[in-house]
Amino acid sequence: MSRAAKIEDVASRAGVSVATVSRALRGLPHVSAATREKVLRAAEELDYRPNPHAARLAAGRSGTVGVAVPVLNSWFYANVLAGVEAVLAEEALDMHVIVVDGPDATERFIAGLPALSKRVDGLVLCDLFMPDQLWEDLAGGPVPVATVGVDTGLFDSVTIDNVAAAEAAVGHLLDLGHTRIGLIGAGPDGATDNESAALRRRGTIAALGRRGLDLPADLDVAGSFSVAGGREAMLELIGRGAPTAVFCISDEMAIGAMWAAEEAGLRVPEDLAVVGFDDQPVAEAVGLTTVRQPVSIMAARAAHLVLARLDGDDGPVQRHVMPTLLQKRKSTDFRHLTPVHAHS
Amino acid sequence: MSRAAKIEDVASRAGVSVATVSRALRGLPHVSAATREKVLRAAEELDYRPNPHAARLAAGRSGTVGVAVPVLNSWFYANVLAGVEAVLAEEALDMHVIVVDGPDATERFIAGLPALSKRVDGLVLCDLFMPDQLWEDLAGGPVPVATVGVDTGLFDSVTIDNVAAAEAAVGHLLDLGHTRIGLIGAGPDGATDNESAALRRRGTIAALGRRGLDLPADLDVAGSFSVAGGREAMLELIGRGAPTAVFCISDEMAIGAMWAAEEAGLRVPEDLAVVGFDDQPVAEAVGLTTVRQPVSIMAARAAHLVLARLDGDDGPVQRHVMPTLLQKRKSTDFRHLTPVHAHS
DNA sequence: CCGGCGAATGTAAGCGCTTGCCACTGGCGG
DNA sequence: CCGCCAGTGGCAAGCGCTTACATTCGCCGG
Repeated sequence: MSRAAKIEDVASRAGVSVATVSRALRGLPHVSAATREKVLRAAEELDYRPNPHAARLAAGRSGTVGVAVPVLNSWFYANVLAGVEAVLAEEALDMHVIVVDGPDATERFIAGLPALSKRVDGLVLCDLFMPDQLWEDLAGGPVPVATVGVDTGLFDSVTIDNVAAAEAAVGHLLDLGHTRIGLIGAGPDGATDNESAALRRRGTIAALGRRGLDLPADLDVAGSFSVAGGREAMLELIGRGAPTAVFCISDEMAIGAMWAAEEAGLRVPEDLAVVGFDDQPVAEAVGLTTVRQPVSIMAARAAHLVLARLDGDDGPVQRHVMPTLLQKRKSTDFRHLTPVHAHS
Repeated sequence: MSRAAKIEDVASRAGVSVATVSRALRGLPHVSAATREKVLRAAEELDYRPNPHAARLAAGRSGTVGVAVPVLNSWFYANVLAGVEAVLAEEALDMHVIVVDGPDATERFIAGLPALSKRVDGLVLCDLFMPDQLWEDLAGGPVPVATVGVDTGLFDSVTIDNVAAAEAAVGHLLDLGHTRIGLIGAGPDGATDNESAALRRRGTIAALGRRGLDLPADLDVAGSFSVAGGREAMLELIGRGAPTAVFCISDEMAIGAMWAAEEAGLRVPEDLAVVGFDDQPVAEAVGLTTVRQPVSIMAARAAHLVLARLDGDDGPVQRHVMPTLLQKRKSTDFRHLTPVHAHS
C-alpha cells in the first residue's frame, strides 16, 4: 500500500465519523455492536495502525511507564526489568528504561524529571538515591510512583525486611559457632549509596550485638556489587587477618569472596563460611548459602501498584514487605568450633 | 508554576516566533547567535520542556530505537541492553525494549511490526528467529535494522564466528586427550531455535571430524539456556554414560553441568572437563574455561550501525564479525589420558 | 399522537510541535 | 544611489488522534 492508513480512511471506509472509529477501536461505550463490527472490519481491511504519538499527544497520556535502575547488567536489576516488563506487556503498555548509574546520571535524571512526566504515566524506581527534597517534589508531581528496594514512606513501595534478613544470615553464622564474622557490604565507601546495603549492615550489627559481639572496623569492608568487588573485599579481609565467616550483601560478591578464599588457600566452608544475598540460580549451583528474595515478583508487584494508581486508586500509600528465606547450603555447612568452645 | 510552558510561551517571552524557538532550541541553522541566546534564556526562565509526543508527531520521527531480545534476565541479554543503552543515552535517544520469548511472542512481534515502525526509528534485533519472508519484509521497510548474534545478510550485523569459536573450544578438549566429548546445546529440541546454538554445534562437529571423530547422538543433548538446563542436560549425559569432557554453549549451562557433575561425584576437571561460552564474570570466579565474546561491545556496535543509517549512511550492508578468545581455566586444567594413549 | 429522554453518532476544536515557503533586512558591487 | 543576495525570521499548514459538545434518532409514557 502506498501510505499508511489513518483513522480518517477507516472512517470513510466504514461510513462513519472518525470519532466513532476512535471509540469503536478502543472499546469505549456508546457504539452499537453493528457499528463496531463495521469499523473493525474496515480497519482490518486497511491494515490500519493508530499512530501512537498522535494518540498520546491528543490524549495527554503516554501509555508508558518508566523504570529506573542503577545498572542493567546485573542479575538483580535484569530481573527487576523482567518483572516489570511482564506486567506491562500484559496491559499493552510500553516500558521506558532509565539507567541511573552514579552521581552524574542521578543529576541528569533529576534534571530530566519534569520532562519525564510527559513521557511516562507512571514510574517504578529501583534503589534510587536522591535528596529527600526531590522525593517530596516527586510525590507532589502528577505521575504515580512505586519504589522497589527503598521505602520512603511517600510512595507505594515493595521491599524486603533487609535488617531481619541480614540478622537471619548472620544469626546462622553465629549459630554455627562463628564469632569472627566479616561483612562485605557497599556504601558511601563502596560504589554507591545504597539503602539496602545500609540496612543489611544494620542487621548484621544487630545480630552480632544480640550475642554481645560487635562488628570491628577491620572486618567491615565495602566493595562494588560485583564478583570483582567481592573478591577484592575478601582479599582485603584476608590481608587483615581473615574472619572465619563472611556475610556478603549480594551473591555476586559472595562468589567473588569464595574465589578470593580459594586463591588464598582457604577452604569453604571449613576455613571460611560464606553467605550471600539474592539467591540467583548460580548460587544454588555453587552451593552458596544465601538469602532468597523474590526479585521479579517484587518488581511485578511494584508495576501493579502504579497501574492501580493509574486506574484511579487513591487509597493510602501501600508499603509491601515481601518475605525472604535463608537458603542454607554447602558454603556454611560446617560447624565452627571457636577456641573458647574447644577448651570448655 | 500553573501549567507547563509550551513553545508558544517561550516564543512570546523571547519576542520571536515559535518557528524561531524551535530552530534555536534544536540548534538548527538560520538563527543568529543573539536570537538563540535570547530564546535559550527565555526557555530557561520558563523551565520549558518540549513535549516529545508533539515533536514526534510533527516531525514523523520517534527518537527511539527498539531492541528485541528473547529474555531480559540473562547475563547475555542484559549486557546487550546495557551496550545499546549506553550509546543511545549518549545521543539522547530512547530505548524501546521488546521481549520476544517463544513462538507466541514472536507471533505478536511480527503482528506488531507495522505498528512498530511508527514508534521506533531503528531496530536492533538480537537472536530473533523468524521466517525468511519476514526478514525480507523488514528489509524492504523504512526502519533501519541491525542484528546481533545472527547474520541474515540483509542487514548490518555484528556477530562472532560461532563455528570457529566452538572449534577452538572443542579443539582444546581434544588437545587435552579427550575423545569422548559431549555437547550441551540448545535447538529445536531445546528451548528455542537459536542460530548461534546451531553454529556452535556445527563447530563442535567440525573439530571432532578433523580428528576423525564424530558426535554420537548420545553425547549430543540440548537444554534451556540456564543453570537448570545445563544441569539437567548433564544429568542426562551422565545417565547415558558420562563423557570425559563437555562443551556447553553458555556459561550458565556450564555451571549447571559442573553442578550436576559434583552431584554425581565427578571431579572437575579430573573426571570431567567443562568448557562454557560467554565468559561472564562468574566464569572466572569458578575457574570455568570458556569462550569470551565482547557482548556489550557487540551490542554497542550494532547500535552505532543503526544510528549511522539514521544519519543517512546508505552504504552496503556491513557484517561485522567480532573476535572471540578461549579462556583456559581450571575446569579443563587436566591432561586426559585415553585408554588408547595409556597403552601405547 | 406528542414531548422528552437517553443512546448512538457527528462536528470540530484542539493536543504542541515541525517545517516549507515567503518576507524582510542590511551590506555590497555596479 | 539602486538592485541583488545571503542570511534571518515569521506564517501557517499540517502531523493523526481524542474528546467535549452538539445533533440525531428511536422509543416510551402520558
